[in-house]
Amino acid sequence: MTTTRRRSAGSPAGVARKEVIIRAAAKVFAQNGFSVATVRDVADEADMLSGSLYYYFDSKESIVEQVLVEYFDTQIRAYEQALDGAQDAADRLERLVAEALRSTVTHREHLLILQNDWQYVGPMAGIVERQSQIEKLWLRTIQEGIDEGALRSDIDARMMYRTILGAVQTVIRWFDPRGRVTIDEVIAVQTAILLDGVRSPD
Amino acid sequence: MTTTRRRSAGSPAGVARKEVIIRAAAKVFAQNGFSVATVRDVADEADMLSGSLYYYFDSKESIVEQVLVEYFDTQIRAYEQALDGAQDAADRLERLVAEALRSTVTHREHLLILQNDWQYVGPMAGIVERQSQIEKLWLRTIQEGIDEGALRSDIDARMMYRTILGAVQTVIRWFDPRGRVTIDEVIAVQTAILLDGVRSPD
DNA sequence: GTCTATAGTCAGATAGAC
DNA sequence: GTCTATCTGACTATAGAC
Repeated sequence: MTTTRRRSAGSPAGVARKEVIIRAAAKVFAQNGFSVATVRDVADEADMLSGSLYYYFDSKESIVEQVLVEYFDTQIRAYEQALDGAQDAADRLERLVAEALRSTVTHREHLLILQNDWQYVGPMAGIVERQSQIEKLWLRTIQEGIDEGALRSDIDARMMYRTILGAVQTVIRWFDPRGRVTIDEVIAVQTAILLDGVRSPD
Repeated sequence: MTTTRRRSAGSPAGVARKEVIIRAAAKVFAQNGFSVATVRDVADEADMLSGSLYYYFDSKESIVEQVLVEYFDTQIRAYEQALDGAQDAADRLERLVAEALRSTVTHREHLLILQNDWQYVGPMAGIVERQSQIEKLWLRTIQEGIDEGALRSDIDARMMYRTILGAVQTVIRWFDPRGRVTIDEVIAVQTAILLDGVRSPD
């Protein structure tokens, strides 16, 4: 019985091992920042030595890219699911806001990396592409809301998108998952302020 | 005639030189990020050699702290001036939002450092203190608005503050001072959305 | 696959000449 | 005050044993 066989019978052991590294990297990069965290820190967290990481990844950069690409692919599905079964455009926008806020808890580490190290990870090919996919999904929803008359027509859809997302994304900088305020309370507050702010005056 | 005398007759030459370094550091740290930028980069930008910086500063950390403390002291005065002569609490809040947005143009570099490298600069003594001073100023204004009945009373002042500031602060990530959209247009859009969102329903 | 060992580079900071 | 020169340590990445 080899070490390989013991780790996982059905699937190749390398795949599972790669996942362990990716999870370790998410934690370490989120905690210390991408440029300050070292590949040794990641290796420690994954219970291996730094040299061994290079069997799975070409570079430190390729590790963080994999970490974030995996997150984006999950998040895009979450957004699409949130839109399914919504009544009207205003309802769809509210669901996007709620989902974005929930992700600050469920994917805290990935969002911290994205925000803190945007300068380094933003230009990576796999990220540019997925980021724009998410932006399109929001813009489509907002534009439909404007066209339907549910959202105010005096403000550009992209400006609305940026204002809303700015408010939502920075929640991660102060929200404490173990604090007294729950994420559902934050969702209630922010949807109240932001949706009231962009709704069409009747 | 010594080099010292030539630089400035009345005031000590060292003071002016220190300002040159601080300006160079603001530019370099904003451009590359604090952890990636090197003291050699700062020295290059200030037209000196890296060793010479240590005549004026104890460490790389102390340079960035000075850079930001200087900014905060300017910004606190700007906020107080913005509040002067305002009619009511809603007007005062609108002026704070406008001033915060204007600062993303006038103090772009400092705000980029604060946001990108908050993990490293946030805990510094001189910054914690001034940051909380600014927060108090916002919270006081918002609470007065709630008490006067101008702002909605179903939402906590601190939650309002955080939602508004989140939207405002992230403008720096997409706003291009040389682009087609002016900062006054951004002010118009954001005050419209955010003030409408927090105003009391009549 | 994971290890040991190390090459190669560059960082922050200091000492002492001028 | 600013320079030259350098120390010490830490980093990413690689080579080759096992």
